[in-house]
Amino acid sequence: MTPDPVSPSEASSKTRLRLWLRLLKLTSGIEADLRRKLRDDHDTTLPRFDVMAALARHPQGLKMSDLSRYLKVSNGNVTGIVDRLAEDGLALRVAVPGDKRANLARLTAKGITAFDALAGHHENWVNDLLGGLTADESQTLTGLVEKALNQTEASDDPS
Amino acid sequence: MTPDPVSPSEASSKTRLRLWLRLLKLTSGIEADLRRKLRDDHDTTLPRFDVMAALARHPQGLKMSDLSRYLKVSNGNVTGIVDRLAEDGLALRVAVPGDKRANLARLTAKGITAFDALAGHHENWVNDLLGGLTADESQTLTGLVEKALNQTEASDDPS
DNA sequence: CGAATTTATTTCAAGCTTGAAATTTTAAAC
DNA sequence: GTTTAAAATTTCAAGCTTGAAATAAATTCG
Repeated sequence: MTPDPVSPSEASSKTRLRLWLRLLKLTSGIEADLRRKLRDDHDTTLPRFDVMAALARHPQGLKMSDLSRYLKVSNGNVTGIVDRLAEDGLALRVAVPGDKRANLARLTAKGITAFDALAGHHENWVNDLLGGLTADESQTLTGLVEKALNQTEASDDPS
Repeated sequence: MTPDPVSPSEASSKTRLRLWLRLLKLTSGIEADLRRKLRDDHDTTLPRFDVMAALARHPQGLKMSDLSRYLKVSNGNVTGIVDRLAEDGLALRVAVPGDKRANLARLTAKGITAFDALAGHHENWVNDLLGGLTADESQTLTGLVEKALNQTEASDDPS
């Protein structure tokens, strides 16, 4: 039944696979919930929220390429999202003095106001969705997730 | 629906938000890695893999609507993915005797062979990506994730 | 200087995803 | 039995996402 046993220690491999499936179920479920709330309650999307959050942290603006690197999405992707935020008056592009190629993306005043409201709701939603864990459990979980992250980052991003 | 929690700036709220961001970073990173490997090494995608995995578990076939419910994606979504798997000869639709509306989606022999190979690689990839954790840590982590899952399932699945 | 390379961004095609509308078939109600 | 409602799919428009190709500007260097 199982495919060729080219795998390492069978038992821990299954344990890790099971862990992966649970992690995926948890984060996918929470993400779906956040998307639904952003859509139904605030007529926006998670990618837009992510871009606004990045720009809110960088009031001086971010070059399109920096935004792309920061969010770990493609250049073409941020082009489209910033376009749509700009259509709604939430963001804009500012020319960079010394470099005619580059643009800074920045939130407008309207964008800042909109994001501040969203951010508060977002924190409450997450707090609710993870409310089944005590503070201790949250910290233990965070620690283990960070340990797992160190490993993947080491193998995955040797920059 | 639970009413709005009016205690946003608790410390535990920030702790949970931090946990959420770490969880998202971990799963997004692993998912991106899996997508890349599926694409570069096997010329396929994660949604296709997910559909094939579901069909592999149900050799008798799954109605399109059951597949949609099982994977928690929209009906229209599975229509497109099964269409493309069928174009490649990996899946097919079978008429349901008593009901002219319904179809069973099923893997072809070629689809079963292809999935068996993918599944082995998939398990090894996940094992590698989570390799920074000991078996004990994996189990602790799984347990905490399951506890968090119980909570979210309770609140967002009012079936 | 001028050619070649690198950097910043946009455009594009293809696939994924959703919710809503449209189709077709089945079941229920009167 | 005919109308009505429910169920199973597909179609569609809009947005997200990617990698690759195209543009354009800046930098390197022979």
